[in-house]
This record gives sequence, C-alpha cells and structure tokens, in this order.
Amino acid sequence: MDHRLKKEKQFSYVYRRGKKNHTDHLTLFSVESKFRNYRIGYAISKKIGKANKRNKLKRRLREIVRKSEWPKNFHNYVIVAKVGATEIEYKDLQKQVKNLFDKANQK
RNA sequence: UCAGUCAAACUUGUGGUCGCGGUUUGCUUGUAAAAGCAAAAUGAGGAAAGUCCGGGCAUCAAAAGACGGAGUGCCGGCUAACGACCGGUGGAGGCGACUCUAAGGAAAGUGCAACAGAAAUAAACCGCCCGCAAGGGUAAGGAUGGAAAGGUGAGGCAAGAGCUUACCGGAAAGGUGGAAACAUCUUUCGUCACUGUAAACCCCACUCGAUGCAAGUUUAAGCGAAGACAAUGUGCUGUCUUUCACGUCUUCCAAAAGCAACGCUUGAGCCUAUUGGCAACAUUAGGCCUAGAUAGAUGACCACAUGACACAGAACUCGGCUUAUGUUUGACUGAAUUU
RNA sequence: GGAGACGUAUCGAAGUGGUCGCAACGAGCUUGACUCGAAAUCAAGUUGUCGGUUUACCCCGGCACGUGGGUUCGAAUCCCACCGUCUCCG
Repeated sequence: MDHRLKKEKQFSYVYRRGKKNHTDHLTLFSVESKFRNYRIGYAISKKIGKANKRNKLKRRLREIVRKSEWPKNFHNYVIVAKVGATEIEYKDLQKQVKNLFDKANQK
C-alpha cells in the first residue's frame, strides 16, 4: 500500500482544506481522505537547507512515521518543515511528530 | 622549534536489528500485461555543486560557399576536443623554496586622452642669448600632468641643443646557438621626430551551423475539417547564394499529459604491469563490470576499532576549470637554538 | 535537469569610461504656507557609514553603484571569478 502523496494538485488541496497544527519546527496539514488509506507528503523548501540536508530531514520524518505506533486515521497529511528543523536531534523530531499527530487525531 | 613553499593520498571499516531503490534467482496469483513474497550480492562525490569552457549523443532531409557574429591570441607539444594540461621563452613579485602572467599588431587606418598646463601629438608662456628697437636664435631651467621630441656626466657655445664625446638605452643589418619563441655577439646609425589606449573600433592568424536528454523515439490510433501561400513557394532558427529535396504553414476537433516504455548506462571506462617520452600523454599485455531513481532510493539504534565530528546528495554522459571543505603524509626553503 | 535576465538613496528608476554620484527624474519622508482641522496643492529640504572638529549643529575628509580581483592616467560603466534575486522550457 502506497502511503505517499505525490501530485501537486493533492498538495494544494490539502493546503487549502486541511487543518493546521504547529510545533517549533514543523507544521502538519490534515484533511479527511475518501479512500480507506492514509497518505503523507513531505514539503521541505529550499529555505531549509541545501539538498543533502533536505534529503536527510525527509528520510528522518519518513522513518519516524514508519516506526510510529500511534493510530493513523484515513486522512491525507502534509508535513511542512520550518527553518531550523535540520539542526535538531532525531529524538526531539520524533516527539514533535507524535505531538502533531496526537493533536490532529483528537479533533 | 617557528615561519613558509610545493606535491600526493584518504573521505570510515567490521558485525547485528528494523526499513528503502533497482538487478538476478526461486515460489505464488493472473488469459495476459503485471503484481506479491523470499533469498543473494549490490546501491552517491572529491567536489556529485557553480554551469564557466570543450567533446560524445540526438533532432533540424543532405551538402558546399560568402558575408555577418562569437571566441582564442609568446613558442612547441599533448588530446576526441578545449580557453584545460605539459615543457620552454620573455616580463613581474619573493632573501629563498617558488609563484603569477588576456604576453600578437599602436611604423595600415579611425576614435578617445576630462581637469591641470603655454603647449597633449602639437610646440614656445615664463625664461636664456643676440639686438637701441623691430626682429631673430634656443629648448638648459620652471610649472602641469599618467604622458611634454632618449637619460646621466664632461666638453662645447652668444645662449643652447646628439652639436661632440663616454656609459646606459634605442633602431637596422649580419653572424652564432636553438625545432621555435628567443638568447647572445659584431658592425653601422646622432635624420636616434612619430606618447598612451586594441579587457576602444580595428588589422593579422587560427577555431566555431543551430538547438540541448524538458534533445528526441515508440506505444499511436485521422488517408478529419477550415483557412493562407503554392514552384516567382517552402526547406538546418543572423543574412544570402548554389547543388539538392519536398508541398509547407496556421487554427479547430478527436486521442494523449505519464501514477507508459525506450533514450539510461560498457565507457575517449577503471585497476595492475610493461615500453617510449623531461613531462602532459601514448603503446602493449592481463584482469574487472562498479547506482540508474522519477515527490526522486542510503535512515534509525547498538557494539568494537582512542573514535567518526568538515564541505556536501547522481538525474544522459565524459575531459577540464572555479568555488566550499576535514584529516594525514612526503619533499624543499628561510630564521633561531643545541650537539 | 537545462537555458536566460537583473542587482545604483527608504522604494521605483536614469546614468554605460572623465571636473568625487551638487547621484538626474518620480514616489516616499520632514518642515513651512494654505485650512477651524485634515486631504489635495504650492515652496524648501532629505543617502548611509567611519574619522576629525564641536556641548550640539555646521563644516572638512575617507569608504561605499551586490562582493572581490584585473585592464586603464582614471571604472557604476570594460574584463574575470564569486554572492543574491527573478523568469522561461516537454
């Protein structure tokens, strides 16, 4: 099952309709999906860093989501990185992601 | 020991747990295309970057020439090619190791040289000298400037001046060395005036068709419709000509927008040795196959090695350049101290 | 991935070798006039920073046209290398 969000149309739909949640270094957009599946896209702009740093951040986020044990609703998500997200520790990042999903799933 | 110059190498490794990309093999499902599971080996760089040069490759039907435009610019070599590289020459810098150098032509022509200064490529303001004066001689000294008709000393003169002479510089001719750039020597020239700028136009020599893998090909399906110009037409996209080829272009509709494939990785490839060459590089022999993604594959955790900590991520591909950056090693130079 | 363009006061923008950019011109800002008050209009002024001088202002000088080199007597302008911003493509 493919959990990736790929098309630019899908991203802009989530930005437009999604609910926002923030932490210090991340923003999560979430919106209900019509499929019985969840999909996540990662948006990391050029402001964040050079290509290798952006790549690494994306991998870490993907790893965190893969290993996570909290329940995921059938939503479409977009995780947007803020400036400074490449500098923080893996465990710190993990906490922030968990926090975001907890908030999003409560509502 | 301190300060410095040049060159070279490496860019974690091994084992374990979970996870990702393509490849191969096996099994399962499926009419097929393909999908799923398992195993194995394998999976970013020295700069992958900037895109500053040069090739391969692809398309423009094929080919040749002229003009325009762009680039290069001491000499020779190397190369697929280059503005790169190697060796040498001249010049500049450094005590030195060594480094830097867009380094053809200003006597083919044109342009420009503000301000200052008497005068800017042309000479006479102040001055000096002759002369009663008119006028004439002169360019030593003055001031300006980036630049003022070789420089310094001596002689000479009415005062001066290559006017004469010594040295330095310059030009021409010839000899010698060198493959050449050039070096060096000899002789002659004082009629030895002709500044700078070509990273101003330009001249000379050499090179270059244009567009870039988002090139382009296939799946692919329409002898669709309308219009324009039609052999005086169209054709490699700066312009033109010749050969040559052929109908060409625009709009609309249908289909398609890649969550399809090919291009896409075996290549001027890498490693080791040999031979030629001062070297760049080339020859020969043997061995090796080493990423091909498409929202874009390498991450997380643990152990050991003192311990993994800089810059940084392939996107058709190769040769350079430039910029960013960690560690280590070698050779050499200068200074100080000790033996 | 590839191909291009542009960086000059607070902002837009001219200048494309020569008396320091009196930084043109426009907008903005400040002050004054007009008005009961404001807007509009009219007039005047207005780059930054460092140093000197000064209680302070005035005044004087240096550096700045994205940054750093080079060519030239002289560079915002010509050449080279970097930095930043923006646009285009099947």
